[in-house]
Amino acid sequence: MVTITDVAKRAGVGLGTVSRVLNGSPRVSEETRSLVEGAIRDLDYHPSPLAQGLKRGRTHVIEVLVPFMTHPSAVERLRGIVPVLNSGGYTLVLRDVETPSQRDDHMRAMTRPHRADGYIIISLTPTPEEVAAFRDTDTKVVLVDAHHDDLSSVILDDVKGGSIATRHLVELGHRDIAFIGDDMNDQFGFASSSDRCKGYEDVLASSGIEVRPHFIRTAPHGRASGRELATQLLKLDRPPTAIFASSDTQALGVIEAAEAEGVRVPSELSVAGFDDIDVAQYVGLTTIQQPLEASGRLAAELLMNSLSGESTSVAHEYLQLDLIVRTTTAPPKARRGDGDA
Amino acid sequence: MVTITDVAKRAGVGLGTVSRVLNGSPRVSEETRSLVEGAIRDLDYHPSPLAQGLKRGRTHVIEVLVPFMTHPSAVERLRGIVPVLNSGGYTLVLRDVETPSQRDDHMRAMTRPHRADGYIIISLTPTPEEVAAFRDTDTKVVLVDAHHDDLSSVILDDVKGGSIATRHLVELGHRDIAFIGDDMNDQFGFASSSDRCKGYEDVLASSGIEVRPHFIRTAPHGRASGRELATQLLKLDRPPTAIFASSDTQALGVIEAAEAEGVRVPSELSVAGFDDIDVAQYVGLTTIQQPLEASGRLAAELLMNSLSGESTSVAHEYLQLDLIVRTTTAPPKARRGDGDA
DNA sequence: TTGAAAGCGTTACCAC
DNA sequence: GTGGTAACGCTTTCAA
Repeated sequence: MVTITDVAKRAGVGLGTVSRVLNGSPRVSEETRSLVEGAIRDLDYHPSPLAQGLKRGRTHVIEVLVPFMTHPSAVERLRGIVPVLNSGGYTLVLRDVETPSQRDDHMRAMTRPHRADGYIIISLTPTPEEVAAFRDTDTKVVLVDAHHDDLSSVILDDVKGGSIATRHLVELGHRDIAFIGDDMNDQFGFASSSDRCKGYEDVLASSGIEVRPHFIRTAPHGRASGRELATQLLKLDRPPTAIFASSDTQALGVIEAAEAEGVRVPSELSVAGFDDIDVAQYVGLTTIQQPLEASGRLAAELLMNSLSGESTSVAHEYLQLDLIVRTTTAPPKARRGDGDA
Repeated sequence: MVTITDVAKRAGVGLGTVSRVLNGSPRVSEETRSLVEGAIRDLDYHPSPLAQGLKRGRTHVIEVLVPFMTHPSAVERLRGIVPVLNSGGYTLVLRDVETPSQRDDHMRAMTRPHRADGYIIISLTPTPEEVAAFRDTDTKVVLVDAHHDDLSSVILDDVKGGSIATRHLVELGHRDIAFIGDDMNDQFGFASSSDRCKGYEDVLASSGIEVRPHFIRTAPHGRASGRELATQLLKLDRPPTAIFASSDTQALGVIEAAEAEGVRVPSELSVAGFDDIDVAQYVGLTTIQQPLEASGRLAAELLMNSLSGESTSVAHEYLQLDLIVRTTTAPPKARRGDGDA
C-alpha cells in the first residue's frame, strides 16, 4: 500500500507538503507542486478515504434509507439520486428497510459519528424524538415522500392526487368506487396512502356519494395484497364498478383479481392506480403520474446544497401530479343487478 | 461525540480494556466486563467505523458494481444480495456503471486500499490486467453473470439458454427466426448476449436452417433499441416469423415495434425473451427464466465465505435455466407472400 | 513556502 | 487481567 509518506519520500519533500498539494492549498510553489504531482502519478497514489474521513470528520458518503428498495417506485427514485451523488463525488450507501425494527435501528444509527455526511430518507417519517436527535447532532437529512416541518423534503400533495383520481372516476359516471391502500396501522407510518384515501373521501363527499367503509380496504403494500383485497371487493353482493388503488403495484393486483374472477376491465370494472411506474404503460393502467425520478434528483440536490453550506434553510419542494388516462378506466355499464332488483 | 476514552473513564478502567470487551476478548474478568458494558450502555457508545477500519485495515463494506442498476434484472439481483449482506453485518455501497469510463474507473479503484472488504461485479468481465491487479492486491471478487477462470462466479450457460429458446421456436415450426441482442462491440464487454446468439446459431445449424447474417441484429441494451431493431426486421422483404431477443427488455421493445407496425403477436410474429423479469408475466412473454434473485444471493454467500476465510478456492456456481412458454409464441401462419410468389 | 509534530478513534502489543 | 503506548494514514497547526 502506498501512503502519503511514500509520496513525500519519492518527491523529496515533507509529507505535509504532499497533503497541501492534495488539498489544493495555494501555499505551495509551482515547482514543488509539479514535483509532488509527478510522484503521485508515478506511485499511482490515492489517499485512504478512511484516514481522510477520520481526520476530517467527514466520510464523503451519503446514505439512502429506503423501505423495500426493489419496489418500482423506490428504484425510480434511486435512479434520480445516483447521478447527482456521483457528480458530487459522493459514495452511495444503501440501507434497505424491510421491517419496523430495521427502520428504528437505521434511524437511530444515523446520528452516530463517522457514519455518513448526509441522509436521504424515502417514504419514512421520523418520530419527534428522532428529529430532535438529528437537530442535536446536526445530522443533514432530506425526506422524500414524507414530511416534517423541521426537515427539508420533496413531497407531493397526496390528498390532491387522491382527489384527481377519484374525480376522474366520478366524472366517468361511477358511484360505487372502492379504495384499496396500504395498511395505515403498519409500523412504518407510511402516510401517503391514507392521504390519498382522504382525497378519495373528499371527492365522494363533495359529489354527494356516500363514503362506505366496506369499500375502503387496506393491507400491507404489495401486489398480492392488492389482489386479495380486490377479490373480496368483487365478491360483494354489490361490488364496486371502479377501484382506486393507492399505488400502481396494488392496482396491478386488482387487475389480476379481476381476471381471475372473470370481471372485464374496464367494461365491468375501472381501475386507477398511483405512481405511473414502468409497467403501467404496458398494461394500459390509468394512473396518477408523479415524477419519481425527479423526486430523487431534487432530494439529492437539496442535500448537496445543504452539505456545501450553500443553503442552510429548510426547503420543501412540491412535485407536479398528472392524471394519465389509459385503458383501464371507462364509464360503468348498466349494472347487471339493477334491472332485476 | 463519545469515544472509547469516555467509556474507559466512566467505567474507571483503561481504554485497552474497553477495546477488549468490545472485541469479545476472553482475557477480561466477568466483573470488569459488565462494568464496561454498563458504561457503554449508559453513554450509548458506538465505535467509530472509520477508526476501526483504519486500524484493522478492513471497512466492513461490500461494493456492488452494476451496470444500469435500475434495469429490472439488476434490481432482482440486488434483491438477492441485500439480505445476505445485512445478515453478515456488512454495509452495501452501490456503484452504478453507465459509461465505459465509469466501468474502468471503478475497476481500477477496487484495488485501492481501504475501499471495501469485497466486491460483487455484475455483468462485467474484468480484463486480464484487472484480474492480475485483483490477484496482486488480494482483492476479493465475485462475478455475477460474467466469467473468469481465476475469479469465483455465479453464471448461467448462456449458450444453452439461447439454444433452448431457439429450439422452442424451431419446434413450433419457425424457420425464419431472427436474433436481437446487445451490441457485442460495446465497450462494456457484455458476453452473455453473444453467447446466447451462439446458442441460437447452433440450433439453426443443427436444424438445417441457414444462419442469415441480416437476421442477427445488435444494438446497445434497452427497450428502445429492441424496438428499433425489430422495426428494421419487420420491414424486410421477407421478415422473420419469430424473433428471439437476448433479454426481456429488448423483447418488450420488439412487441412495441410489432404493435406499431400492425403485426400481430403471436399469430404473425412470435417473440421470445430472456430473463423472466417481473413485467414478463404481464405481457405474457415467452422467455428463458433465470433465477436472478438467487444469483445475487449465491454471489453474496460466496463472497461472505471468502471473506470469513472459510473457502479460499475459486468456485463457479451454475444457475438453472427454464423455458417459460406464455402467449407470445405460436406456430407460424402460412406466409402472406408464399402463395403469390 | 516548507518540515515537524500533534491528534482523529481505534486495535494490539508489551509490560506489569 | 489490566493499563499504557505505538501505530493505522491523514490534515492542520506551529515554527522556521
